[in-house]
Amino acid sequence: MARNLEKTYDPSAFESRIYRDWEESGCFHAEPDDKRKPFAIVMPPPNITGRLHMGHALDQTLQDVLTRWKRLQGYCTLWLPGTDHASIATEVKVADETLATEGKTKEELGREAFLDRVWTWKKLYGDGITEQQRRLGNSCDWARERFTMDEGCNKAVVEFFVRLHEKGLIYRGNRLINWCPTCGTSLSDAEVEHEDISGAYWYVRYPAADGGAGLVVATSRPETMFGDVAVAVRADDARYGDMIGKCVILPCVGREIPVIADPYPDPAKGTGAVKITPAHDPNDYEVGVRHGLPKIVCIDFDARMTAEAGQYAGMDRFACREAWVKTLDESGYLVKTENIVSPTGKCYRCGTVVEPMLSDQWFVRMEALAKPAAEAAKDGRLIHVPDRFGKVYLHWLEDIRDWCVSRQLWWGHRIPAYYCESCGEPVVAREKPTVCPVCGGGAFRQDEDVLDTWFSSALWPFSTLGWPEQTRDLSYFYPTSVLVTGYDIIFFWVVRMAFSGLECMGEIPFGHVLVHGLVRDSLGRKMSKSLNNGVDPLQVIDAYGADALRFMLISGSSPGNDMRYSDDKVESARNFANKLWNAARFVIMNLDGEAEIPQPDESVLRPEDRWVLSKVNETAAEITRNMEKFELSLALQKIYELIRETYCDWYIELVKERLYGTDETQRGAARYVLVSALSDLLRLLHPYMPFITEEIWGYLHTGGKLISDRWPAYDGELRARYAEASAQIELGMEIIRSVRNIRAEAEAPPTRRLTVTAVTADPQKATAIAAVSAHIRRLANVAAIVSVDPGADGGKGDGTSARIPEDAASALAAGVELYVPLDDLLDYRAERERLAKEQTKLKGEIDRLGVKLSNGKFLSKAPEAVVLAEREKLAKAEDGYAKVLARAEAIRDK
RNA sequence: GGGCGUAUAGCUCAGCCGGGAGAGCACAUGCCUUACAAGCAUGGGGUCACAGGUUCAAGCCCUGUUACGCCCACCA
Repeated sequence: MARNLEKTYDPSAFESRIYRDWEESGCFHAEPDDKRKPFAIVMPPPNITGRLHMGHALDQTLQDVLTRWKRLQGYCTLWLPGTDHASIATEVKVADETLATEGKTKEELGREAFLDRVWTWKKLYGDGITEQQRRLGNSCDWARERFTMDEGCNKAVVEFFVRLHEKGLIYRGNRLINWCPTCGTSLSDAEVEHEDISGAYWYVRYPAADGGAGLVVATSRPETMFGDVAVAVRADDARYGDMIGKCVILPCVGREIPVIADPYPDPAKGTGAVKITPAHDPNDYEVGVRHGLPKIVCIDFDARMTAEAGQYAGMDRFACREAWVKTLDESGYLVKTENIVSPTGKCYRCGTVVEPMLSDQWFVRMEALAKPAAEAAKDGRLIHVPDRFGKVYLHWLEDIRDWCVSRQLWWGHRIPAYYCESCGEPVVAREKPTVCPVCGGGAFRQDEDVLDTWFSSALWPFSTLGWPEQTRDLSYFYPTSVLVTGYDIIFFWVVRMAFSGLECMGEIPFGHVLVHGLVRDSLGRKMSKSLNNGVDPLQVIDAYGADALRFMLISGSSPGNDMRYSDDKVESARNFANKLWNAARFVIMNLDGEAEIPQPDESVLRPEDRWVLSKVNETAAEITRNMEKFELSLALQKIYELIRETYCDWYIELVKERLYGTDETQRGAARYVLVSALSDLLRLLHPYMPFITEEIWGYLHTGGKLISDRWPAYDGELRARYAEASAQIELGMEIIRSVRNIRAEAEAPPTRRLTVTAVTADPQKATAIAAVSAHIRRLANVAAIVSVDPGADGGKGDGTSARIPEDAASALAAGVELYVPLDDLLDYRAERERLAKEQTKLKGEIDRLGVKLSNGKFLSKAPEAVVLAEREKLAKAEDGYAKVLARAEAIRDK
C-alpha cells in the first residue's frame, strides 16, 4: 500500500501546500447568505511598523480557532484581515530609517518624498505580515483584506469627522494638550505613559511686592516660573489670609503677580501656596480660566525656553531648570530642596517627557459619545471575557476627557478641514470647498495635520464592511460576533470602536470582547527589542510547524492572563502532533487502500467500539460547551486527552487483535470505527491544529476538505445505548492497569505471563470480565483470567470452578479483587510492602468517611445522593481493608 | 491616590456548579511490544501563600495579611 503518511511527522512537507489548497478553493471567502447565520470577526489590524511577534501569533490563533470552529458549525463565517497604518509609530520608524540610510531628516526630504518612503515601507512590511499570517494558518478572507488608509477607510474617516463636526461633537480650540517635543506632535491622554521618576520639590520664596516676606511655594518644575501669572492659596488657609489680593514678586524675574484665592490648593501639600502657570500645567490652566488670568508661554514646541525666560531663552527646559535653580539658590530665594519621586508623563512612542502645551488642535467632545458606550457594557450588550475587563473599559469611559485627535505628523488621514485664504476661517467638509461661507473667498488650503491613528481604528468594524455605504456586507455581518484583543489596548481601541459603532451604526460593534494577555519569554519577561528576547513566530514554525506553535499558544493560556513562551512547550506540542500522525498512519495502513469503509450493522460492534464512539460523542459535547464559553484551553485539553488516551493508548490497542485476525466482519467493523472516531477527533482538533488534521483527512476521505466539513453533532442517546459496553471496557481497563501495576511493583519481567483470579459477587462484573477477558490477556500479558463468586464457596477457595490462590499479590480494581499467584511473581517482600501501603491508604479513607458519616449535620443537610455515595465509598473501603488485612496475614511469614 | 491580577507538584500552568487536587515538562524504574524512542508501561512527588470566617463540606465563597506583578491618575 503506497499511499500512506511518512513515518515521521514533518510539517514543513505539507503546511504550505495545504494552505495553498485552502486559499485556492475559496473556502476562506464569505458571502452574505440569508439561509445561514453570520459569524464575523474583524482582525485587529497589525501595525505595519514591523514583523509579527508572538503576541500577534496568540491573538490571531485565538481568532482562527473561533473562525474555523464556527465555519465547521455551519455559520456563514467571515474573518476579515487587514493592517493599520499606525500613524505616529510608522512615521517615527521610517524617519529613523531614512536618517540612517539616506542621512536625511523627514523635514529635509519634504512631505511628499517622505510619504513616498512610507508607502514603500508599507508595501514591504504589509506583505511580510500577510505572508506570516498565511504561515500561521489564518483562515481569513483575503479577498476582503483592508488597510486603514485605503480608499474606503479614508472615506469613512472623512465622513465620520464631518458628521461629528456637524453634530457639534468636533471642535477646534486652543487648549492645553500633551506635546511630545521629539515627535513634534500632540498626543491624546491615552498616548501618554506615566512613569515614576526621581525629582525634587524646590521651595522658593516669592517676596511680597510691598516689601514683606511674601510666601514660599513648592514646585517640581521651577523652569516654568517664567510663565507664572499668580500664586493661589485657599481662602480659608489662615497662613495666607492676609496675602490674598496682594502681589508677590517673581524672584529674579521681578514681575509682580497676584495672590489669589482658589479651592485648588491643598493646604496639606507643600506650603499650601501654589504657583500658577496656565500655559504649562493642566490644573493651573483651569485655575487660570476661573480667574481670567493670562497665559504666558515660556517653553516652545522644541522644549526650549522662550524669550519669556530672558537670559535662558533658547536653552533646553531641563538645562534651564538646573541653571535656574542655581541662580535662585545663589540669590537666596531657594529655601530648601526635597527629593521626591513623581509620576511623569512620557510619549508612548519615543519616551520623551511630555510637555503640556497650549496649542490649536481638533478635539472630539466625549461626554455624549461615552455614555451609550458605557451603557452597553452595563446592560450586557457588550460582554468582556473575562468580565473583570469590563471594569477597565467602564473606568476609562467614565472619567474620559475630550479627545485631542489632530497630530502634527504627515503619515495618516489628513484632517478634512480647509482654511479660507482670505479670512482664515476653517471649513470642515467632505470635499475641498469652493466658496467661504464667512467671507465668500474662493481659495482654500487644507489643514496640514493628520488624525490620531486610533481615529481610523475606531471605525474598523464597519468601515471594512463598506460604511458609510449601506452595503449588503454591512447589514449582514454587522454587528460582528467577537473581538479578540490584548488587554493593553482596551482603552486605546475597544472603547473607541464601541462609541464610534454606536454613533455611526446605532449598535455596539461586537457582543463579546475576548481579552488575552501578553506572551512573555521563558523567564517571564516582556519580549522587547532592548532585551533582544523576542521570539520570531516564523522561526518556531520552521522548527516545529505552525500546528505545534498554535497548540502551545492555546494550551498554556487562560483568558486575560499572560503566558510564557518556551521551546519545551512547543516541542511537546509537536510530539503530540507526531503521535496523532502515527495513529493516523496506523489506521490508514489498515484500510488496505479502500476509499470508504462500509458502515457495519450495529449488532456486530464490540464493547470497545461502543465505548470509544460514546466517549468521543460525550466529550465532543463537553468540548462544544467549553468553546461556547471561550474556554479554549480547557477544550483543547479535552481533545488532547481524547486523542492521546482514549484513542491512541486504549482504543487502538484494544482493536489490534481484530485487525490482525481473520474474521472479515470484525475487521470491517474495527476499521469502520477506527475511521469514524478518528474523523470526529480530526474535526474537533481542526480549529487548533488545522494543517495536520487537514493533511490526515485527505488520506481518510476522498472528496471534500476538512475545513469545510461539519462539527461533530451530539447524539444524546448514544451514551445510554452503549452504557453497558462502556462500563465493561472501563472495568477491563481498570483491571489491566492493576495487573500492570502488580507486575511493575513486584518487578516481574514483562515477558512473564501471569494468571489472574478476579473475585466479585456482582454477576454483571463477572459478565463484564468474561466479555473483555481477551483484552486483559493481551494487554496485561495474562495467560488466563477467571472470575470467582466469593458467595459460591465462601471465599475459601474450595469452590467449584476456581479457587483463590493462597499466596498471591492482590489489588482492587473498581470493586473487583484481583489475585496473582506469587509463584508467578516471585516476590513476597514487594507484595507485603504494597499491602502495607494499601492498608494505610484505606485506613485513612475509612477514618475520613467515618467522621463524615457520623456527623449528624452532614446527614441532615447534605443532599441524599451525596450521603449515599459517601456510604458506598465507606463500604467499599471497609471491605477492601478487611481483604488487604487478610492477605497480609496470609503471606506474613513467606 | 484609586483599581486589578497572581500565589496549586522541582519547573510551566489547568482546575467548570463548593462534594478530598490534575496536565505537560523534569525525575525514577522497566521495556527497541511491527502506528509512534518525537515512543510504551509503571511509579514517586502537593500544609492549594498566611490568618480568620461562612458551610454538613472550601483550592474554589467572605474578611484581613504578606509577596510579586499590572493598569489608571493633572497633587504643586
